[in-house]
Amino acid sequence: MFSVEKSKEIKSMFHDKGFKCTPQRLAVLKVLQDTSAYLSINTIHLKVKEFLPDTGLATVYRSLETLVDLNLVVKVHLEDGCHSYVIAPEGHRHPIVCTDCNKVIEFAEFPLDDLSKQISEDTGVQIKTHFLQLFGKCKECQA
Amino acid sequence: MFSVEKSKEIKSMFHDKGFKCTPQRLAVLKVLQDTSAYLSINTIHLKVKEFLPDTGLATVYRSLETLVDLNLVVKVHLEDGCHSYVIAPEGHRHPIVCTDCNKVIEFAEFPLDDLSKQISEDTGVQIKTHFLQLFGKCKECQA
DNA sequence: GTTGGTGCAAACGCTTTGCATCCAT
DNA sequence: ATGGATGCAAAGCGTTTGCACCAAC
Repeated sequence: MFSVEKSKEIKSMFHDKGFKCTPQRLAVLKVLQDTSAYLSINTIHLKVKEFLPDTGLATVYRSLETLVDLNLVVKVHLEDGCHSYVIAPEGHRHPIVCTDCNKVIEFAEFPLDDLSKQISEDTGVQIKTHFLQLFGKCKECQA
Repeated sequence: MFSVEKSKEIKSMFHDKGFKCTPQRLAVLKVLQDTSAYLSINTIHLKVKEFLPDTGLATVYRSLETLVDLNLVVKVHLEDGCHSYVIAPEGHRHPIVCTDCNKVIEFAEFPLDDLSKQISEDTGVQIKTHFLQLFGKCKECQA
């Protein structure tokens, strides 16, 4: 499923936080690695069951929670209130979601830190975090 | 509940979009006008029932939908996936939510349009909209 | 009078939980 | 061997819907 050195790396990431390295968790991670799009829980569940047929839906929920905790996966909030998941990008970036094909096209490098700092100064509010997503139409869907 | 001229103004906003001006919808709007914080559906329901005791929860949901449609109210997505509502600010601004007291402290003027445009050029993705919320600690909660 | 809005309750979909079993450590 | 993880089913919760009645127009 994963290369030998990658396996070791992942394994120690789990162990460092006191999590066990289970086939189900690896399967969920693998499914997300293998696609650029974000996936709904149900899609992930279906894909995981292709090679681990007995996997329960609850386990998928619990695995995703663990993977988010490990910063390996990012939760995406869709406009309709539903959630999906994608492999975490490098650093802190913001997903661009295609409203036509429903893919996370890419992650934008959006320099919000400076602006946050300025807002903190202007308003006296300590800005701690932000949540930003961009919605648009990807190249393929513009045709 | 509302002043005479304000009533007329609101009334015509409803009628312009083909909505009826009902006491329930006005009550929901009034409840949101009277607080600076964002309110959960249940809180709104409770407050509305104080002067319209027979109001059903479903009506609150439907009224909020209508008010959002009229741009009188804004839906806020909280970090845990829950939703709340606040009176819409002037123009397109972004809510700053206090993670301690759960209030929408204010709305930030965040110039994302230029950045959006640049991202569109850089990536070839037509950015249509964005969703941004800031989370922090308000002055009162910093004490 | 007509049409859309309301109240109620039931249904719905997503997510979480309890518990016995299993397996990674 | 032991404690966390899993699978299953049931429960939970926020939200939506169907329908008869009501009220705004």
